[in-house]
Amino acid sequence: MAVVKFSRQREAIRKNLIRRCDHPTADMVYQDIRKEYPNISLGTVYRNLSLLAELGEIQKISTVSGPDRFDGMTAPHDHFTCSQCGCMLDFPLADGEKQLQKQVGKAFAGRIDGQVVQFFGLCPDCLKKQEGSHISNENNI
Amino acid sequence: MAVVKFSRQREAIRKNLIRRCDHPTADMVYQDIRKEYPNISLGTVYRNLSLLAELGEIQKISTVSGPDRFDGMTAPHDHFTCSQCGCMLDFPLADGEKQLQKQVGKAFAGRIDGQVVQFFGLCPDCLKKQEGSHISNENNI
DNA sequence: TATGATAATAGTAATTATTACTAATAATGG
DNA sequence: CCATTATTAGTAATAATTACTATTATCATA
Repeated sequence: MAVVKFSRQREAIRKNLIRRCDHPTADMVYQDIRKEYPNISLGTVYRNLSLLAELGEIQKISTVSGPDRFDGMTAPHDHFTCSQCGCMLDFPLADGEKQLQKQVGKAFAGRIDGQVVQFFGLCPDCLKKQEGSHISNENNI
Repeated sequence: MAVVKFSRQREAIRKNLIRRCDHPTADMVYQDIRKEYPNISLGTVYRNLSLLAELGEIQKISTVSGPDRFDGMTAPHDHFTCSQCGCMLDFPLADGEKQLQKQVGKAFAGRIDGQVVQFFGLCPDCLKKQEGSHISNENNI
């Protein structure tokens, strides 16, 4: 609606998000930006993350549990969340994923504008740790 | 972990969720159950919805905005959320959706336990209303 | 059918995540 | 430089959810 004026804070937030690939929460971005702008307000971070997401410059990701996360990569891709450590990883778009929306829409009287695909399980690190602990358990009994 | 003992409240919550198909929030379930159990606590509703979801008897659905929603149907299916009115609808599993997980997992060193596919757009009702308002606009200019 | 162990509850308080409000500041076009 | 308007910091408020605790309900066993 209203004109969007430049602000250093927003620019710092945008760059921070593009730089990192850990899909941070609003608070994580806040903690990081504070190093450069000690007086920045958490509200400012929230407001700009929302605005940037609306403008399509970043992506907002809602999770099954815990706060929303944000992603500086706007190219279509999926996300994987580790049930153990909670980390979030990028996944390339699966084959045939784009057709899902079109296919499902055929028998639907409404309009489909988009889709979200999320995976969950154990990340490589947590899987390794778990396998390790199993082995040592067998040895220790 | 601990033994799960029967409780009327939990049973009422479970039945309430199976009966309805509007994917209610915890508070919606609470308001409904209160008619039968006027003293039930919102905390009890939250606790039991979480427990039932852990037990696999219901499904917890996180949304891009707004509170979590719950679904009494446990058979695999997807969800559609209307960006206009916020209603949530069930979608049958799309063809080839089951393979997504397997396919994506091939190039992944971790373990994939599950996936969630969500669609969004305009529900049939809201689409109809919008189309209607466009037409009347053209006539009224 | 009593009893004892323990899970579940109601009621309330606390926490977490997010949004709203406001006076002061910064950006931008003329 | 000035006027207009968006943005900010700081703070308060709200919404969603979880934690705590004394009391009550469930249930296996005597």
